[in-house]
Amino acid sequence: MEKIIVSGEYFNVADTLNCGQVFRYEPHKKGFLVHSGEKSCYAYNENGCAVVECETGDAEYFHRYFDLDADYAAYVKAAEGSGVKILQNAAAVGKGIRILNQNAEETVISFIVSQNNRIPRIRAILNRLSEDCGGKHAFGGERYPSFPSAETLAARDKSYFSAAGLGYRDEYVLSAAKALSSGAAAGWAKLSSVDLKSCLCNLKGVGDKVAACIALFAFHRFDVFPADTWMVKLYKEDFGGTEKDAKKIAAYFAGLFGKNAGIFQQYMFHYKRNKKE
DNA sequence: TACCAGGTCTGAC
DNA sequence: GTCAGACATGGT
Repeated sequence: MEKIIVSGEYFNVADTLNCGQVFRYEPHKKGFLVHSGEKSCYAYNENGCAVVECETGDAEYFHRYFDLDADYAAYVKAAEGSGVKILQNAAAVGKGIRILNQNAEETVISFIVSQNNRIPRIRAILNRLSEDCGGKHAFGGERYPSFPSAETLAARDKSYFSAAGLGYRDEYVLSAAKALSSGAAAGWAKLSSVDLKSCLCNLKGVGDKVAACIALFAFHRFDVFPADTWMVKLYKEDFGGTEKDAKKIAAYFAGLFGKNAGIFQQYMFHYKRNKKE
């Protein structure tokens, strides 16, 4: 086993996992077991530090996964200096949130499942797919389900996904799995954010919001702003906005926050969603 | 029961 | 280009 220990001031494991960017994790001892593709780690906060325990050889993967080279103090400082009250409050509360570098295929499938769905149900569906089709990998002497490859998912038929509880998204997931398994994602990492989102939107079932989530959570594009129901609500209630089209609301915030739009969105998503009315 | 969820697609205008 | 309605499912 390897152990990564960093300051916990700008790395709160629970907030990072609970802000809706990742679905396959579970409470464990002092923190959480986190599953990504065919790897797992155990992450927790203790004595002012954040600790990530992983299999020997996986430290580099999880170092990148949790974005441990980035300076999140600078993002919080930028939020504080934005002059936008709700963002300042959100960053103060959620300063320990980090944007993960997630597996691209898993993120594409996960956020197709996420559309018009609730987070607990998304988690249940993704866990079901992993247990059914994903094989197993070892961590800490135990075996855990891996996320299935696109090839594996593409070999199933639509009725399998219906039975797994995906509802009308069955054909979207199957179609995306087929596209990914035939190499659709090759070269995506080198594209501009605009072109990347455009390619993602070519997948059936991927629109502007899901494309923004994939660009942010799997390709680390901080210049995109996913405008989901919470951000539309925030736009109306806290910004007095009158625009109704979520795509235009996303463009508004992307223009307002520029290169920090994605991380600011996560601060506000976490804040708005957890705020007591 | 009716409404809603980290939305998208389709067809009508 | 804009808009309404449909779309599976399960929790409240």
